[in-house]
Amino acid sequence: MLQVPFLRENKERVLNGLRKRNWKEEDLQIIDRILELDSSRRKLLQEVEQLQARLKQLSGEIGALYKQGKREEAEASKAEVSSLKEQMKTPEEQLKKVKAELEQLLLEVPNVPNDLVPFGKSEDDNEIYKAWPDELPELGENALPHWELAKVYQLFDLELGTKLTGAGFPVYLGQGARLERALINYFLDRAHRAGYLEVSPPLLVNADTARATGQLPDKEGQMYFVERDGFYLIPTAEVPVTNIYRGAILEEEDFPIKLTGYTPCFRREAGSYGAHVRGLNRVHQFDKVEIVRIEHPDRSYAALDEMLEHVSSLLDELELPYRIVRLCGGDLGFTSALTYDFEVYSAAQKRWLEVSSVSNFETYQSNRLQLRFKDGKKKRLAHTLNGSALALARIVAALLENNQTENGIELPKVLHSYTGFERIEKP
RNA sequence: GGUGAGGUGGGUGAGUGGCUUAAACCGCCGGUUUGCUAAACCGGUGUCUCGGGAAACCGGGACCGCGGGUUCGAAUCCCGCCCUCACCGCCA
Repeated sequence: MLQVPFLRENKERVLNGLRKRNWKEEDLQIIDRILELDSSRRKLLQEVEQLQARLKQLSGEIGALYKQGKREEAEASKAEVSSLKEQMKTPEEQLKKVKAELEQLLLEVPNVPNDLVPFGKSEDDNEIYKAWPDELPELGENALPHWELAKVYQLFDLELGTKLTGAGFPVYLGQGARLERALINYFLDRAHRAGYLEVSPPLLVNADTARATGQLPDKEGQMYFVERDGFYLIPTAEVPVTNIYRGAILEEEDFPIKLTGYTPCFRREAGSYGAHVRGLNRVHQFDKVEIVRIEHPDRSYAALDEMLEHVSSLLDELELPYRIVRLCGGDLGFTSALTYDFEVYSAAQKRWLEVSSVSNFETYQSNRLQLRFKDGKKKRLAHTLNGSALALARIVAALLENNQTENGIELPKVLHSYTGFERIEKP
């Protein structure tokens, strides 16, 4: 959520940001409406508080008068109090209304994109930030997509998941399950070595938590909800992990804060269909190791670069062909100021699969989180960032497809000590 | 799920309607004293928000788990909710 004073002082910048996000000109009026509401909120607040101050003073006097036995004077003051209260009613109600509407509208304004964010409408307009250098890997004629490989090698079973739960809940089996576990451990170990503190958070969160990182109200339909207890299943570890610092007031020397966590992620993905969602390409439950950083505003973009380096090094070690794209205004997440996606090339499907998304939210999340640090005497909002390092299901898909041979599926060297086998063979 | 006890500032904790501008102690910051450290003593020490000011700061309001209510006046009384702890039940 943006701060009103920021909005007031940077109106043009905010408007241009919304234009970059392809907002229609008539929808930009929301900003003027917000500023209007805020100015009447301040006016009403002053009015109400002046009356309150007078009330407070009077009731103190009444107490004193009673003590002195001056009953009649006390009664007279009481009459004044009740007329003051009558006067307060209207502005109080207006204030309540204005505040509610203001709050509502503020939730509808997304983050201001960084200057680096390109203009564009959809993922087709994303800018290639780092391209795969050589020609893309080619597989032979009889190369199989990962969902076929899964059958041949008995690595995961989607029909079985449908029996247990429903579509999009894969059951990993045998070497597939071990590969899954190996990748999680490998990613966590690498994050640990890069200085991230490992946390293992709850998988269900309350509404306050979901709101603070911006999933509510924007992505309400995307999350599974446990009605009976009012809990949401997390769509990413970002939610519980970032919320660890909700309400915190940090010292400058606390930076950088680097956290990592493995969790399953649950996404309803309503409305998805077609060939692009076959196999592991898009599922309702997948495993992911997330990295989260809380940074000094001056250092957050350097931190973002470090995170890109970290994710790149993982993909290098996994020997997967990948590219990095900078999301355009139309594809940029609601809460993000700048996002880089990592896409791995799936040679059998001949398409790029998104496996990581690394973003700087600047103060957008920390405003809702009320996550601040002491800058001298003042308190300032910190910057929050996060990125997948990495999301499992699609990595598994790419590993299986790209490394298939006559004699089985060869695994990258870095995983051997984690899996306990170097090659997936027919059972 | 049942019963009981609780929820007060960074911490412990006092406070049953106005003398609370939330005591006291601890912690923290600054100072005095001091070879250093410590002790002792003195002063300061929350959050949010509105207004004024270049700023230091000054003034108003709110905040004692959350939301309502009673009252001229609520940390204190009443109602609802949430949470914590203890015991019982169930249980990996």
